[in-house]
Amino acid sequence: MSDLFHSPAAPTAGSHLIERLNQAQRQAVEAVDGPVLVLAGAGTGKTRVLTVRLAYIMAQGKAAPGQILAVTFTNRAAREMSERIAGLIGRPTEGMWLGTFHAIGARILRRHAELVGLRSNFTIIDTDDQLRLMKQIIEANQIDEKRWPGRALTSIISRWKDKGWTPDQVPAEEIGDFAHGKGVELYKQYQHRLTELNAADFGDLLLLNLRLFLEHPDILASYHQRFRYLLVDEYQDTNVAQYLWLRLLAQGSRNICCVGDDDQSIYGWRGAEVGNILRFEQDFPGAVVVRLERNYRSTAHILGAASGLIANNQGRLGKTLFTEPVEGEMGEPVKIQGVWDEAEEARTVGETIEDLQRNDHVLNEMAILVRAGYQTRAFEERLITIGVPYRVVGGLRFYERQEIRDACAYLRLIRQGDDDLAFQRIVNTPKRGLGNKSLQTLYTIARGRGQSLLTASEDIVTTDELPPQRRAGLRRFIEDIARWRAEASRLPPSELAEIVLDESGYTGMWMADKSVQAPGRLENLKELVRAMAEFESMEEFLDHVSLVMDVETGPGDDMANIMTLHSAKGLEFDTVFLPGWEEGVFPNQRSVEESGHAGLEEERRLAYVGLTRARKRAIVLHAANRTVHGQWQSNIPSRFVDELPEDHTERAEAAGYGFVQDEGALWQIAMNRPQRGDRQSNYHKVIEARSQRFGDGEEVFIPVGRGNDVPAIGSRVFHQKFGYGMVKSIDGSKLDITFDKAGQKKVMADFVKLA
DNA sequence: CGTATATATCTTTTT
DNA sequence: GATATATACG
Repeated sequence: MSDLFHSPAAPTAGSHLIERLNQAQRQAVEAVDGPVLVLAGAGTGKTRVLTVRLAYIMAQGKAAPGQILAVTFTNRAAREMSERIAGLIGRPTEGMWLGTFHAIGARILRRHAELVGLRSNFTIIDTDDQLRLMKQIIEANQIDEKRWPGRALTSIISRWKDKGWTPDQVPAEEIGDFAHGKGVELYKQYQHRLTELNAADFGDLLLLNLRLFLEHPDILASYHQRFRYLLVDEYQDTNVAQYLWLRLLAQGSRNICCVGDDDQSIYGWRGAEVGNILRFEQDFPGAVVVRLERNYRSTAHILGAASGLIANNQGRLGKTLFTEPVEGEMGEPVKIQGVWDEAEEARTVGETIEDLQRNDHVLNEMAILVRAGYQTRAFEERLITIGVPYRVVGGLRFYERQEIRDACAYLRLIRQGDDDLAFQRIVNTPKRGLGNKSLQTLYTIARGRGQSLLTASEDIVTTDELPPQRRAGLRRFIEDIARWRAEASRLPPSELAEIVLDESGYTGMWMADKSVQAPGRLENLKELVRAMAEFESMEEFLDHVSLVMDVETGPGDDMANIMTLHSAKGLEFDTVFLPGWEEGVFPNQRSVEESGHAGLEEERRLAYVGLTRARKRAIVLHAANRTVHGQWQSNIPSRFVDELPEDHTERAEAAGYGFVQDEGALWQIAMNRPQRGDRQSNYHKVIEARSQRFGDGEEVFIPVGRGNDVPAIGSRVFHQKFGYGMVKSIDGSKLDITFDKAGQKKVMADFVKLA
């Protein structure tokens, strides 16, 4: 094995690698030179092809690890690929450029930062900082932030960056009406500030790479020299900027292999262009196109259901996935189950999990895949109640937590005094008596002099521009920073962090905090210090924080998985639960509203991705009612439910839910299961109703109208602060209440309860 | 300045 | 229901 890379390229080298591949897979591996497009359906052994291909290239002596560039979309995919290649070649993948677009972009950018106006220790800012900066720019331009929210502009600019547009390149018709067409001007200012701050946002990592390559052909040429073989995973999810980046790099060797599946393109909202796949053959004439259609993952029923569903999409490249049925086994049909509300949905899933457990199925092989994050809660609560261990994959990630970001801001500021965003984040955390007013003053002075906040502060503490008390707080802060900076060079990152967290009073702040979350935050801070021990330099660590975001998951305890459909891509499980298949939830209402037909098709692809995660069992659920934003909402089953071919599905018997029928003042539940195709006529909108149990145990559902209860005029109510009172008049959701003790007050209906 | 209370807005999905 | 922002008060 050790002479793997140095042995002369015998024609048979690496043949052991491809022995167990099917014909199409083998073709994808053996087409080593020139452009290759692999259209890989779900479960067709894509990762296997990818990894074997790389191992094969090396085994043939075509390239050393350092001459291979392999790009993935997610860190998880990168990690997995790295591990599997290591397994194949029997050694770590050292030297190989393997990572996400952004991670590799950052790596390249650090080497040549000066050429695009940055220093090599530039900061990669997160969405928090991005927003903070944007708000300042909007304010500086005297634009009403209420009307033109910074968040909106941030995402507009991100989309522009996805397209590869610098401020000058945004086409006139795309400028939009943000702040009456000032969007581009604000974009320009935003970039200007980023340069001043020696910072780059996510989009810049690629955009600045493009600029670097275009303005400095010699540098591009050096990467042509370096990268002999390019490999791209999830090609259907690349945006234009990534596409341009790849095209530039591939100009050298033309040995580029892209793997993708148009049916699994689910990142259109983030600028992904399926068109990149369709365009491949034009961009790379003579490209070999290989289709992987033999599915090794799912049962015939699951595959049939998924194929039937995705067939409703127009504009596909068209693949027909097939399995070779094992002795005519179809497996279990996809189960479709209607439930009353999300609580019952969670209960149903919980029971099925327990059933499976009793039959020796492991939790690791079960996954609940939801459309949006807010859906996880009901399942978490239920699984806790019945004592089933679970993990939420994705969710709010470790490095996105407030305390972690604060801690990192300290470290950033120590490393780079120009980091105003970090400065602003923590200068008064914990409290140093520097409120809004002081910060405003400070900011104005600093900007006026063109200095960073920290530099300006050093001056300001010697003048009387701030009142003495504030000055003292600020002095303490900058002295702390200066001291830590002096220590930074001779301490390993984790020790420095420990000292900073302690001496700054940050840890103390959380220890004094009595809220329920405080202990967890302290725990996270400890975890942070522990995680830092793995890193040699602060540099390395902070890059990890901004680019990798998640923390290595611990050893594989047996736990059920809960995650969004998006984060499920690339994974597979024996059993997959697909709850929330209701119009409005899935397909997601906003998605359809904003992107129309294209949005709907992307939702359908998401459904397809969900189904094809399942090896043996898929259970689709839809609830008649659920709370969204704390308000009850009634939904009809998703059109996707109807699109599942009948001969691959089975309706589960469900108990205890049905329709609401008018019966005078009360609304009662009438038992009736929704029938296939009944969406419109039979399963019409269920009137919002709330379950209430009476003394004798009988449960009835009381309609509450759209939204929450609004107490009637004259009713007695209770308010947290004002106590008991009586409603005098109602104006929309505002109530005029005469309280027994506090007198007359205007209060939002949400703040009172019926007494 | 800091705190508490009132209101608004929010939920897509992620590097 | 949870969280960011605005306002009022101490």
